[in-house]
Amino acid sequence: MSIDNIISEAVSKAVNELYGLEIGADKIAPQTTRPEFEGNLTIVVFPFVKAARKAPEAVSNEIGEWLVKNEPAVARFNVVKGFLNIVIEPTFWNGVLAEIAATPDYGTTAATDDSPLVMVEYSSPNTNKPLHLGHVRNNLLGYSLAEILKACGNKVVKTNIVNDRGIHICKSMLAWKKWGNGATPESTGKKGDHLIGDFYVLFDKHYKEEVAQLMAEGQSEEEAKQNAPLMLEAREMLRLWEQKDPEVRRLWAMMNSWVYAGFDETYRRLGVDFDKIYYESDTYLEGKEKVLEGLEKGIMYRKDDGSVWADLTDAGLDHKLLLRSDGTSVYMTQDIGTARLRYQDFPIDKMIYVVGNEQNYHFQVLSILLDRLGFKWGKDLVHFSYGMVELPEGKMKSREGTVVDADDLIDEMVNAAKTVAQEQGKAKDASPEEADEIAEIVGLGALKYFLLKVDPRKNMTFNPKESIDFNGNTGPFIQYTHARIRSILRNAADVERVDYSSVEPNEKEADLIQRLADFPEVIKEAGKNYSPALIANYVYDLVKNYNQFYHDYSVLKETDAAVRSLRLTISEQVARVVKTGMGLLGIKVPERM
RNA sequence: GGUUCGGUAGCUCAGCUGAAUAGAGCAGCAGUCUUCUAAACUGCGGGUCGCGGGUUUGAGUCCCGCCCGAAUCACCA
Repeated sequence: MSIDNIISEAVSKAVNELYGLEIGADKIAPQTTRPEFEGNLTIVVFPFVKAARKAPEAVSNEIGEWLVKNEPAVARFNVVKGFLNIVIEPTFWNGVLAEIAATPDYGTTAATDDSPLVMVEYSSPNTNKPLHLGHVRNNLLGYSLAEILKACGNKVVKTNIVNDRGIHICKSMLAWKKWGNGATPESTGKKGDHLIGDFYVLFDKHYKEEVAQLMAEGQSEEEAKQNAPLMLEAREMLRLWEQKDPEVRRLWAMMNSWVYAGFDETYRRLGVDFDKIYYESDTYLEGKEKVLEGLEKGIMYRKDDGSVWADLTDAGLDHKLLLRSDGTSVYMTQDIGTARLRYQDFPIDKMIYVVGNEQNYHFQVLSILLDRLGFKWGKDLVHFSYGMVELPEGKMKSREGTVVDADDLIDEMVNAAKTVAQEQGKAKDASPEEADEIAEIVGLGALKYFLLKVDPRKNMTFNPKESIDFNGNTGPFIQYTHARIRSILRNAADVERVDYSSVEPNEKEADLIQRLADFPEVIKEAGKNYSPALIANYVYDLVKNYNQFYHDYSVLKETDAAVRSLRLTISEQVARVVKTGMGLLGIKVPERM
């Protein structure tokens, strides 16, 4: 039982005996005592004051005295107004620490056969351009969320729906056909996704010229956009694609395979992966059946022109189109179809979509529709909605080339990590290969932590001119602390470990043990709130406190063998929790740096 | 206009289900390396928690109204 629970139950018993109050231990949440007061845990006694018919100070004192007399874990207490600060018996912490050290996979809960199956959809790229910083945020959030949910004892399936068809793909294909001269990733030395992205931009450039030309000839902007020859050609290509024209399909398959090779490289570098990948070209015809089924059941209705709609006005929303008058599907229909396929493939209990907040409305509608169509997880589907990454000038626009490219950014971060390491003469004894590996870990750690430490809902600004920091509340700071601890532990390989159970931990040591003890609860909270940021902040806090401890006390130079063993164990467990916590964020921690 | 989400230090952000004098980092200034890795540690300055009401012993946190910003409300995806 955790120390929080011990105190909660004791206080619950105390107020019952003292004042006849029936308050469940679960209603009493001790908080960590503020550093300026003596104590480990604090009980706010105001809620009991009325029933006790006494002043807050008196109530605090009475409960405090009761605890000292009846609860062995409580050493002493002090009272500030209605705040009862409890000092835990110092040696009690040793038992807490020993228990942590003896727990395999501390903090995480393994899934069982009965665990719910959660599917997390993330990444979901278009195959007409390379990944940019916004995708990176998505990928990291999705991966981290999946890891956190696993750590909370869920079965998790990570999935990706690749948007591999549509007019935007045809644009790249057309541009390649017209101006590509047979360029391939091999012939140009470009990564496949970048090569395709360049043709997408090229299409847009020529298209804009055509539109301008037509407008100069007197057409309205609307007309010009519709009538531009390139657009007509792209549409024709899409039509041929849908008819499964062999030549178009061959080109499409070839160009997509280049893109996938490029994506795979970026995914690998980011350290994200998927259990099951769906392709929109396989799923885009799905869903129609389900909609027609809904039509029969009266969940949808048909207009005179043949289009099919859902009336969502009773849910405070609008009417939503599901099948065009020509019978073809829209985005929403596809998502219903994908949901159906997924449910055939996996007995999903919960579905989480990691998709940007610009699609909040879409998922509101999807949830209602899936529910009405009988998906048991439809109503409670989670749209893990995250904010945009913006530049100081505003939104990133891929067509205008104002995007922060994922691969470029990763390279920059890794190079910066290398430069810093060289300048500061770090890891001098490391081989060049090891130095590269460390730079990769640190550079990516900086990037990932930067993106994950903030509340996902918030839009964030990324200034390419100010590189991501390596000092302060950053990934490298945390990684550095881990490396330092590992260094101590390497040096301590021959140090004899002795029983430390009767040592009285000093304030800093007790504080660290208390923080370590919070870890499982933090993981649960992060899972409940879908918040990697909670883990990030916890780990930062832990590490910050460890560094203070490291500065004030020596582990290896401590002459008392028992105290030394205690400090070694604390250090070991801090390193372990840091590694686990950062692992939940998809961030590696190096042995040295 | 409807819906959803944001507004906390110069900048980037924490602040969980209400609780003590609102916390970090960056930037600025001043200190600490013959001592387990200084990507660290210590100190200083910096705030009308968007505004106004309300509930409460107690509100950055809950409720109402308003202001500002973002997204969205397509026979696009």
